[in-house]
Amino acid sequence: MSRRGRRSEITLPNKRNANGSNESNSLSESRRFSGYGDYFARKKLKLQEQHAARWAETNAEARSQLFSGLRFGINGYTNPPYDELKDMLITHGGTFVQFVENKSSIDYLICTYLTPSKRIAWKNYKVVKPSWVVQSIEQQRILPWTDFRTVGLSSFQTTLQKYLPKAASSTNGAVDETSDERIDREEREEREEQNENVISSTPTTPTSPKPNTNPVPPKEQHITPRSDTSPQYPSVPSTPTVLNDPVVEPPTRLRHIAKHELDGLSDASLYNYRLLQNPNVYKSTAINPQFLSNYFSSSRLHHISMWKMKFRQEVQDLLRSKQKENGHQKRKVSKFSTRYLFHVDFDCFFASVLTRDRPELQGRPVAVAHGTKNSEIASCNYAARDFGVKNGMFVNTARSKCPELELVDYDFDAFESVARTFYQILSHIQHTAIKVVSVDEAVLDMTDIFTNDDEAIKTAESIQTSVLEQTRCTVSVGIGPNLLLARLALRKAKPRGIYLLNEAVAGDYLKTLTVRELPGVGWAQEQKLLLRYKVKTVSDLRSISRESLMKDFGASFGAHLYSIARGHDETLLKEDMIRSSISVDVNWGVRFIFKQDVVDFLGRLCEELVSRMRDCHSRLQQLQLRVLKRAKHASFETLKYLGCGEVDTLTKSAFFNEPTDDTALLTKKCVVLFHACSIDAGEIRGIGLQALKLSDSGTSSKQSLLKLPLLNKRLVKDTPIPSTLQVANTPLPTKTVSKLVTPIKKGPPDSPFRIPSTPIELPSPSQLDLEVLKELPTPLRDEIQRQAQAQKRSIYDIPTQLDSGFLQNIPTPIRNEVLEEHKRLHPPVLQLKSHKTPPAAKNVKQPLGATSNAFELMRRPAKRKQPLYEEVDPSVFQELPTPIRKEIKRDRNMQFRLPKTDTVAVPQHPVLSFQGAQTMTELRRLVCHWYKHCIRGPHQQDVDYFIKYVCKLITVEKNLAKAHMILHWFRHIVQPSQRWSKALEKVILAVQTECLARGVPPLMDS
DNA sequence: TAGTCAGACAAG
DNA sequence: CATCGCTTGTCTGACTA
Ligand SMILES: Nc1ccn([C@H]2C[C@H](O)[C@@H](COP(=O)(O)OP(=O)(O)OP(=O)(O)O)O2)c(=O)n1
Repeated sequence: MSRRGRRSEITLPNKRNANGSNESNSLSESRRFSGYGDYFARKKLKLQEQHAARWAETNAEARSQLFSGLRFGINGYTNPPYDELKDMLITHGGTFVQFVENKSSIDYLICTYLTPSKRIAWKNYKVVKPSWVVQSIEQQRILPWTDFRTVGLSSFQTTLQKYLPKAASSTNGAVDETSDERIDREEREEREEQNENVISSTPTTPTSPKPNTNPVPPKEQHITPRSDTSPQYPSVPSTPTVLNDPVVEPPTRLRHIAKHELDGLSDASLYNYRLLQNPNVYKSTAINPQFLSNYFSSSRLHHISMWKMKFRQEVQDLLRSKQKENGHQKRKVSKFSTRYLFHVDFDCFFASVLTRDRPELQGRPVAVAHGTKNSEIASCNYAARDFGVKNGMFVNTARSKCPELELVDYDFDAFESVARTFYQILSHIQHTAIKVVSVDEAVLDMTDIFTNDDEAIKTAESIQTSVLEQTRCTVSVGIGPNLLLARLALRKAKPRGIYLLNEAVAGDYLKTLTVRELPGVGWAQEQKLLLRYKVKTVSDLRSISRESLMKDFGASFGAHLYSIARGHDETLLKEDMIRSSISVDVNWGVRFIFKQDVVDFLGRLCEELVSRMRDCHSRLQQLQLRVLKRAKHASFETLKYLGCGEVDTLTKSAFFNEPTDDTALLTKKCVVLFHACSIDAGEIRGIGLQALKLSDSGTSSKQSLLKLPLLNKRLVKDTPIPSTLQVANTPLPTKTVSKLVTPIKKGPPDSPFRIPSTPIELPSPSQLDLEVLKELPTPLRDEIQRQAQAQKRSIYDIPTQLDSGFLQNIPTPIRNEVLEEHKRLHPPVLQLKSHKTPPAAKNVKQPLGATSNAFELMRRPAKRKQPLYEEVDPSVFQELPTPIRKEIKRDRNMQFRLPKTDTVAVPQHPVLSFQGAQTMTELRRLVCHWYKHCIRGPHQQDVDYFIKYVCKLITVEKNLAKAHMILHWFRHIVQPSQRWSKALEKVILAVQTECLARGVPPLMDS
């Protein structure tokens, strides 16, 4: 049976579908919608064969057909463990899906715990605990899965309660306890606290039964170490308890805090302490362990951000699988074709979806918002806009403009469903390229699809009709010869319209716009233009010279402003972009009392970040912590309930030698970064984590390094180089040092913690390490201690070795201290050894330890007369797409044909070198290597380095011919790849800008 | 002066 | 009761060696 055939038989499990027949059709399509790579398809088939064989070889008594026809996926930690569980499923007739590519490819997901974002993503699917499998097999019948939900209904209680009669909701929780019960509980909790050595505001025994509904638990339960039961890290529980999965009741209010604990707290913390006494506030703040998933499930901005990435991925997958099926290559747009870009966008997306089946709201002003006062309007319909209501406005303000404004609540499932239908329609329309701009907005490149404007408009009409028929919502289409004009045309088209804006009329139309209406000009730039030039309209803007704009707004943005004011826009449609960061941010509901509250929350954030990274198989080498702190002059109380108010932002980074997705490690670093910020817990109004310098977890670290042939110094510097510096195994005088140094084993994935080169404030040396350790989330702290014990070493020990990377990266005063101490302890002979690297090599970037890599290849003397393609690893060469192979071969031929290019330009000025390359041959080779090792697209930083170098060729080496040649070569090599188009565009633009700024004629026609 | 990085900004 | 101010990419200025 073909895969597709099998897949289409499957009924979607438990998928909510409230919206009529049209979208129910789309569900079956949605399965087809995300495409599969061939590799995965084959891999899956092979696995299924293996599973069938496994079933057959099991003896007859031990096997059954209990799960026949059902497909299962397993996620995260389970008990029984993964392999055992998988075996149980297979031997009882189930289909095991190893790669769960989309939710509808399985009927049940088996897992013990889901992270907040996964909880949202899977909320309409069957997610069960492992014990469901075990018990079903025991009883030889499929037990009701609802009795084994991984995500209990309790997590949706907040939402459900809205719809329950008031009396029903009061049966829940401590709110109703009698005063006697409360006193009992408070005494108990106080006893409990005496066993606690860490101060935090979260109740600490989450698995113990709720006090008011159960008899007082025996004392032992209270002193159970938190690490055994902590809800934050259930993926590493030390005691398997899954057979009777305990129901974890989330705390409903702030724990009792004794008076003495409040001593020394800041005013901000005390303010929060009082605030958090209210259980409603507690429930809605980051102090509550349940907060993250509740919050994200109602955050519109979280949803639209996640959808954007999701649809981008789905569209890419679909197109790729389509291309594979049809075997056709991507269309190449001829330089001379008339460009048609379609910018398609729903009219007031959220509002349209929510009002489409409510005739009583038609024609009336409607807005989508959570609250009634200082709540933001996500989307309002055009009737509301007539009153001056706008997206993003507070309901208060909107009501003052339009008292009869109707408010409606969000329905994220409906938005997603409509968007999916939208993208299915767009993907099936013939186009040359498609870009997902947001959940409700896309740009189609329709160049070469039709020959005249009428055909273009007809196609736009058919898009409108299809979308309206299938979603009952309207879209508008803006058509233009470039991205700018398509976007401006869209504005003219709205609502429910189509508008084609060509260059001939664009000029006049643009003059009527305010600068704010230009894409890329927001509030800040608008103000700046007004203050600096008194410029308000695009017409005013045209009177400002290019030079002034470049001077005042930077070369890049200034030149861009100048161009777009005239309707010019060379930006290419970036179809598939490679993500260069993944982040988690929470800037609402952030109110802490103690540092430990922050640390616990950081633990949960890290977990969420890691989960998102793993979802896209990424690992990071840079972790950035962002903290929002109440602005000095801002009051404790914010205008928006639990909002962040006016804040100052602080960012700090940590770097890793090896790509990592280790939650414990990341949490540890996070906590250190947090301490480096020296912020009072009570002042924090927002926290975010960002993963940067990503690489694919499918590849080894060596491969991921190869992705950076034009490696930046930082990474080279960070790579541990064998050091002979020996430090006696006796404690150094300052504890600061011991905190900064993680004990170095023979090459742990991530040895010393890197402190950024800019100085950061550290806690006082005498407190540092103990404090950091103490304030780690409890489960993590225990884990570290366990590990340390296992290594028969206290974690306060100093390392036995220091590497020079470490020394370079600690703050200067501390480094000096370390070196002083080291000098005192060590004979000079050892130090001499450390200078093995000859001084001449000082400026040469360190090779990456013992790894042989692209850089070494690149730095080889260019004298070698080998043809280039011989340098390409033959296996890699074979795997390259034919056009690229051809390019490389052609490259080799060109080298022979142009043997004298090295002498074409005799430099009159200092000859600059770029990654060791100086001559054209070397430079060409470098570019080829770069391209070859970054088939998936270059790293941004490498592109910037390249730009800088080419600009320097113009300004410093003053060798225009060389700049010209290398630029052409670069274009020649990378042009065939879509993944490089952004880089190419950027390089050309930057160099042209440089030329203009220097009064040099442009080096190439863009 | 080149290389970093924190921070500001825009978009939906 | 309120309310759910995210996430990604790009650019620039300041700082450092
Ligand atoms: N400040 C904002 C802006 C937008 N959105 C959400 C709700 C919108 O429906 C959706 C799409 O944003 P658009 O900017 O496209 O606005 P609309 O679709 O609502 O209206 P328009 O017809 O102007 O496109 O994104 C939001 O939550 N908050």
